[in-house]
Amino acid sequence: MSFNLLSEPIRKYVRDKKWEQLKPIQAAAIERILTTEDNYILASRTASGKTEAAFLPVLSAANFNAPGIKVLYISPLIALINDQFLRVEELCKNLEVPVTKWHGEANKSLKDQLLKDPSGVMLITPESIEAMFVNKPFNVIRLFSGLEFVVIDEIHSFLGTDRGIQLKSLLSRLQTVNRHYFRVIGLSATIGDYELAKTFAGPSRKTTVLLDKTPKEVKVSFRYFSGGTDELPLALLKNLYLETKDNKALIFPNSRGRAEEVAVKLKKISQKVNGHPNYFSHHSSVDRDEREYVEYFAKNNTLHNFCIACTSTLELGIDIGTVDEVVQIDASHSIASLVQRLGRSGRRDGAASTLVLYATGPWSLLQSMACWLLYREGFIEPPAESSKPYDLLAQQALSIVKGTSGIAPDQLIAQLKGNYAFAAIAENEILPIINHLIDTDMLERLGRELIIGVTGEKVVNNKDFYSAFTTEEHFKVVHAGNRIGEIPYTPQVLVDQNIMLAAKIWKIRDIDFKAKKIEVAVAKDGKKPIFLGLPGNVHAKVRQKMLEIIYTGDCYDFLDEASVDELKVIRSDFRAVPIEDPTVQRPLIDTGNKLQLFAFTSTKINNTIALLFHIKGIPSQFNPPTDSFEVVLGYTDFMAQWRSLPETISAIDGYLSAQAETNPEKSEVTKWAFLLPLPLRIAIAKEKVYDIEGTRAFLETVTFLAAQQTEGNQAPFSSMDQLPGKA
DNA sequence: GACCTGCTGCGGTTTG
Repeated sequence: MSFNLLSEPIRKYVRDKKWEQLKPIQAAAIERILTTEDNYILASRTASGKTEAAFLPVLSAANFNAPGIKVLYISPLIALINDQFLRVEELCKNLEVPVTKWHGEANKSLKDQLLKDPSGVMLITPESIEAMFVNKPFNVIRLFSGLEFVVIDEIHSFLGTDRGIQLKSLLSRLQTVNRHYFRVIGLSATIGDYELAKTFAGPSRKTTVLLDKTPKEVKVSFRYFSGGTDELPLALLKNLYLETKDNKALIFPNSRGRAEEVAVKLKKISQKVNGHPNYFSHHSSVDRDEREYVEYFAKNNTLHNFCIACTSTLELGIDIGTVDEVVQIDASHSIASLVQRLGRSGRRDGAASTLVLYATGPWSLLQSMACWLLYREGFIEPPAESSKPYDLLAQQALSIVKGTSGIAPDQLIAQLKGNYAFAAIAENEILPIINHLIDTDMLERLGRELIIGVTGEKVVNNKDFYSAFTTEEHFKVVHAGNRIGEIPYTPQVLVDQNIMLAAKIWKIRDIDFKAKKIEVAVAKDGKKPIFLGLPGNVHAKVRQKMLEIIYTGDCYDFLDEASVDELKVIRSDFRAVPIEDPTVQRPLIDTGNKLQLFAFTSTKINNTIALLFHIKGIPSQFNPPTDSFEVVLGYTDFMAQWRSLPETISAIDGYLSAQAETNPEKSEVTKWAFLLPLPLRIAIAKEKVYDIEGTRAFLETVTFLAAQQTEGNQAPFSSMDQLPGKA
């Protein structure tokens, strides 16, 4: 019995809670954590009791009588730390163990107090760990040298990201100041690649994944409303209103601007028919107080229905209570994201999740269906992690040097080499990076040691040094002294223009460029705000599934009549090309004066093919919504060029170098790439934007099957010419 | 045709 393995104060906590039984992930975690010395990844759905699964055994096992912090909880969000603080404090109530929040907004005097007599449990962000290594390395040793457990919450949010590599490096550095090796417990949602999650725990112990596969019933339905390019179709909004009016609903429309449009327009419909007034928008540009109010409303009222149009701000584990249904408008950019959103619905035990997917165009319908079918097959995109994160190694080199008052070069290199975040980078690759940092005055030789250079001081003494990501600059939006939120400065921002923000409409009264502030008044009609963003990366498997849906002829019971009709149109459009094997064949339409190639592959491979066309001087244009290339060449000419495309791959490095020489900022695709010598900057860009090996494999295996567009089939692809967003 | 995340130290001023 796992319960009997717990320490007495923790058993008392469980008894006081009057739980009927421990949840499966909790029983498994208690059993394994308390009877082995391994690291664990605990993977299960939102609200399945993961926090307790980690903390019940960890708090039982840690020796809080010894000095120093014993349990370090790391979270990607301050809001999650504040949430979890209350739960962890309650878990600790029978233990007389202090629990301390340590992040940029946490109480400074409580932090100072803890430094006098460090003990218990600490909740922290990766950036705050970085800041402590940089500014107060003696505090790192004082607080963490007796650490026994590290719990990483929402570990999936770090996978495949630069922030994740930084966290891994910080964990590796923490292990080296530790007297023993601490154990790592990672908490994760269901993800596509557990091997990558395991690397976060490091090589010092075996890491095991405990996966709760309890199935969840999902009621899913697709609805199709052919849409204009700018605003959502009115018929869709009316349908959406009726769908959500008697529920607690979350709507994910993929962008902040569209979230505003949905919130404002549904609220207007509701006002007209005397429905409930609880329509909100929730995304990073809505003021924090307003967002917290929305979260509080969702969590604390059981009587009233509500509807929140939101972005990924409501994907992570902040507890907003029970939601009856989740609505996705047009395809999500990944299956992983769809899974997270789905997890928000039907959170009460046993309750089914309800998911409604709207599509406003044929390609969006296909992509949404592809995501759903792949999810049901058990596929989630594996996150793509940098194989050789030279840029973060450079940033961490500065962090290490800053934390010392001088360090010998070979010692610095040994520390970086021993860091498991950079295991893939060879020792002889590190020296050129250090030399480049010296050449650019980021580092400086002082006798036999290295210190931060004059230019480097500006970098490490900036508060921006502690994070792995960049943020755009926004103008604050203020109404009569109240902060509404913030928007980027775009041509839309003009006096007397009306905009939507925080589910309300505002007229711009005054723009203060110096203070970056926009003063607004209440208005009745307006446009959704424009946000500047780059398109997301779609996985090759999703695109291939879209092609399979076209060519299999399968029927799906989750489609409404309009979706079925639209699918028929798409299928008939492609009938001219007799694809038999969608894994290796792709359609090509020859209109006589140009070719249209449907690649049905990942965003990165498309980027690479476009680059190869450009290098070879093939006149072509890529149409993102249809995932197709238009090539102005005759069929025979093109096929000759296509066959020689693999040979052009070797020219990519030279081309990108030449481009970077003339346009250096173009090669800085990540925050810290600017610290690197040019060839390494290009190596980073090649991984983030392109997929060289994937393209090589694509070119080797895929053949285009041509169809001639003649008098008789002029009509095909007519539906594709009126896509939303097509330039 | 995208989304999200975090933040030291120091000097100065204000307030109890």
